[in-house]
Amino acid sequence: MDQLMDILKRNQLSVTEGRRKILELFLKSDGALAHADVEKKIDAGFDRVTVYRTLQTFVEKGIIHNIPTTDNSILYALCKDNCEAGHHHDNHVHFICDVCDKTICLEHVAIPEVKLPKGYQQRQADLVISGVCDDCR
Amino acid sequence: MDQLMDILKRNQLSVTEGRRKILELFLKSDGALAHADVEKKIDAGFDRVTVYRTLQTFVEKGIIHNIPTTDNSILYALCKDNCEAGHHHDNHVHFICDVCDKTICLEHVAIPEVKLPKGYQQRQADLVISGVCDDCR
DNA sequence: GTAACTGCAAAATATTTGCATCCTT
DNA sequence: AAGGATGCAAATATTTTGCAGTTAC
Repeated sequence: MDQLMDILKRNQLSVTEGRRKILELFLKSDGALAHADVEKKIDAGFDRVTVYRTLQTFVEKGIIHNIPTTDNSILYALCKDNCEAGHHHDNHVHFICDVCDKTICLEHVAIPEVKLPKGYQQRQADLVISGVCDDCR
Repeated sequence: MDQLMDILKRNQLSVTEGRRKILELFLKSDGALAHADVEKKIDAGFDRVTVYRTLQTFVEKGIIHNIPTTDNSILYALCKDNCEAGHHHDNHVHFICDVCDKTICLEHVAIPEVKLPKGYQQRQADLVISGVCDDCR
């Protein structure tokens, strides 16, 4: 489990139990997690506030990023490559299954370029597709 | 202002002051509105709860739809054509300006098709691009 | 007149902040 | 030892629900 330490160290974060547990959760999980999921899936009794603060820290450092959702929930997912603090180059499509409600990062499906009207400058693009996933057909 | 009545009638909604005012706001507004915007921009003293319920009703009827956002806010925008209750065929790109923070529907920019992995069935796609808009350059 | 909409009050939920204490380096 | 992270308490903010009164048709 050196990957864990590695990520934290690389981002100049001190290694604490909360951070380890939460980061581990993301590494193990296949999809994206909402704040509530994190709270639920961590058995240890962490304070709600700690979860808020940890997730926020991770986002700031670029370890995780959040995924736009149509409902009002905020989903977080691990950033894979090329992410530095504040600069996400997170170019893949996110898929939300209507049936099992999981959010899956389709790492190998890139977001196509779109041609914006004159004067518009693109910084980031998020493509969220919903439907039925492979498992739920 | 018959357009207003028209929309409400077409969806079998009784025409009340709250609904008229809120719908008017959307018709006049260029971009998308958050719940908080609606509350603020309506001068009349409507109950917060009424705003919640009205927006919810409009979404159910397909009059407005919500736009995914990276932060935790929920944005609502008018559905243009082809929207019936529960079935949005809302195929255009949404642009969020980092400077003025407005959300603009790029009606003429379609969301490109993407090829999903085997077994995935697409129902809806939302593409949200952020950057700097034409006004803020 | 009836069904549906609204306002008010209150409950339930979610998020943020301050501060004292504890842990990591 | 020093700075940062955590837990707890409490302040805010957000969303939902029930019910009685009012309005649209």
